[in-house]
Amino acid sequence: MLGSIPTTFFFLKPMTSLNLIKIAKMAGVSRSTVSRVINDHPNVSEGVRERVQRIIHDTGFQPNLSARSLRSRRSNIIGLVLPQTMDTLFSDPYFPVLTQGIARACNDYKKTLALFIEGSDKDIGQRVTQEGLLDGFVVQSVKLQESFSKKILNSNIPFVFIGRPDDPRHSFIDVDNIKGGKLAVQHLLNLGYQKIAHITGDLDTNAGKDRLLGYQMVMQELTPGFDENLVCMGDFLEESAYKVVPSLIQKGVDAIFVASDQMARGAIRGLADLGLRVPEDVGIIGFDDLSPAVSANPMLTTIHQPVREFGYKAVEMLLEKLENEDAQAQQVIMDVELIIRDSCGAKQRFIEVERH
Amino acid sequence: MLGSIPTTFFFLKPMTSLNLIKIAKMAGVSRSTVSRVINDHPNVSEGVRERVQRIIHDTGFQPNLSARSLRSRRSNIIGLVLPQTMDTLFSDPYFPVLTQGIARACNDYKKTLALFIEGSDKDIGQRVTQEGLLDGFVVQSVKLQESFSKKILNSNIPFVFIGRPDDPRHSFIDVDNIKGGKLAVQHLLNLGYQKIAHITGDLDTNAGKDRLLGYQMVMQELTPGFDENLVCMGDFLEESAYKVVPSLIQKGVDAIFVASDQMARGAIRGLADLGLRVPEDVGIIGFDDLSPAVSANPMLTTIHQPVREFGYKAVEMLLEKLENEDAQAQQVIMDVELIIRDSCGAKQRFIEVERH
DNA sequence: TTGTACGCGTTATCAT
DNA sequence: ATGATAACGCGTACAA
Repeated sequence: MLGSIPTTFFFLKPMTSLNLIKIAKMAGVSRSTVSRVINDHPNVSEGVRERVQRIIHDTGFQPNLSARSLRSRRSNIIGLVLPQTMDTLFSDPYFPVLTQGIARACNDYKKTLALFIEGSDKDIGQRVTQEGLLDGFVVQSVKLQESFSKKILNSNIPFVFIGRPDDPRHSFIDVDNIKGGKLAVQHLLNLGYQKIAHITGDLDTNAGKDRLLGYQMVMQELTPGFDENLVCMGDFLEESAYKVVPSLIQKGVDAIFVASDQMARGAIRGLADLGLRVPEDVGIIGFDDLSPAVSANPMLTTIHQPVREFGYKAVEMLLEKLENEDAQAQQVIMDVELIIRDSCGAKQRFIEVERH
Repeated sequence: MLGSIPTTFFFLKPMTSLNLIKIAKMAGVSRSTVSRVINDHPNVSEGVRERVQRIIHDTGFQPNLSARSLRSRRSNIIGLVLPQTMDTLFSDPYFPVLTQGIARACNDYKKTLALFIEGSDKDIGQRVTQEGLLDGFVVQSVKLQESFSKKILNSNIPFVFIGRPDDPRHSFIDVDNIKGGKLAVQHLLNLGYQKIAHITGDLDTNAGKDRLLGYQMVMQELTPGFDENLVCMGDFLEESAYKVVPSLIQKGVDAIFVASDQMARGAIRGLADLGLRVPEDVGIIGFDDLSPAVSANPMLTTIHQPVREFGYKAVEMLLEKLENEDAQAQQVIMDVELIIRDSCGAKQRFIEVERH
């Protein structure tokens, strides 16, 4: 019975997969000529070029990428490695925006973006350095696993860090976190706050360390008898800030520089639980300026970092490296900016500031 | 002068890229045998297998993926297509979580995930259907571009929709949005609210339509003289809800079912601007239950949809399709759940409900 | 300007 | 169980 299946069956799966040879035959030229047309080589006569292009267009032919990358040793795929634990990864709006910038650059430069998220399996280093898969990759440089670092350093596939890595000889792009910390504290001091606390980011990251450093530098310089107890540990996530608020209030702080907008929201929630309002009772400045975290109630004053832009730039750095593999490692530091909204109380305190 | 470049130059680029032949020579066997070992073919004697595996391990050899997929016609890369405009994409926590579920499945099944975000360039359909790049892809089915739909339907590369597409003959996975809408409204009615409004999602999407439908069904059945004017248009994003709050308050509503948590936050902010508190003055229920949107102040009562899980499941459906290309299209609807927190006022109104 | 021929590294078929 | 050999589709040096 099965044997009675009509032969029209074969028409269902066309399996017509086109290739250079078929196009060449249709155009009455050789395979090489078609290849040259596709790759925009100069030495093709105008008539032939047009004829071939017409056929390619009409048939919808697209060259096989596997074959192409096997031969040319270029896959035109670049990787994005996010080596953080999956649970915290996407509750932080930083990563989506970063990914967006990177994806946009890949679109613009006609690259395919492969996404690697370190999960339960530890062989992400294997996958990323696997031959013939990626031309290079961009890697978020927080909490890199030892085995992963070793793997990528031993391979000769180019990569660019996002965020300053521990070994600063590698190419990386980052924002000026120290300046960001300074800007925040200076603004609070300008507004007349007396006792300014800091809830840190994850101090295993350079971003967390540097934001703290900026805070400390300004506090030590401008506030006599600066008390290190005004610093509380956080981890960039909301809950960590929520928890430490009561202890800070007990110390009598009137403003807090919080190392991420997520945590700023946690802090505001913690203050609300204590019946305290922002900015009337306590002034708050966050860090990141990423939607939707800033549109809390009240709107957050924060330090803007151009995440989307440096995701884009990271790809460009990588592509440069691919063009010229012997180029020097490149380090780029992007600027940050104070964005004044409601949570710092600038509007209420403006007149007071004017007096100085 | 150039001719005087020392020949040691050649040593700089080791170009030692291993391949089957080199491994074969080291092991004293043929290329085929090495290939068999790598692919776990049964017909290899134990001694040879161990010897070859040892060399592979010691050298760190990994087969070239381009060559492999050229020959086997399997790239082991699957695509994720997010065909929304880039600006709104990542301000919605839905997409990061979805991506996370998909990435996890790709890890588990040893697939590489390629991310395609529809940007300014319109040739995403070209890229996705390009031969030899993807084995298949998963596509978020909101607002598909005409040209894109045509492209993927004409190609014979398998795909699975996330969210019910307009043509329900395709494989897709979705949640029961109608039930979600019903659950929300029923809960508000149970709590004794009298005038329940709805701020819709983007009504160009089936999710937006279905949540509205669930609302309408319950309201028409259980509230006599249901007023269609209680429905306001939104687009899933915060700002759209923020704007319509005043008009709803004028109509005297005492509760709002909002079609996304993002919008729920916008609504709460809008109410705060009018001096109204949630849930004391107005009860709110959202939809999504995605961190961090739910940890607003107050914590959101909302409809939970298992976004991470259905991202994962979508990949599994795609992989099944790859195994068995002639299989029937598959449609999967996942369940939703009411999560009671603070914004609906259940705690305050509990006793009142008990009386009934 | 165009065509011929070889090789990229792998898997699969066919011998042995 | 193992090895020789033929594809897979493409790019390019070289020849014409």
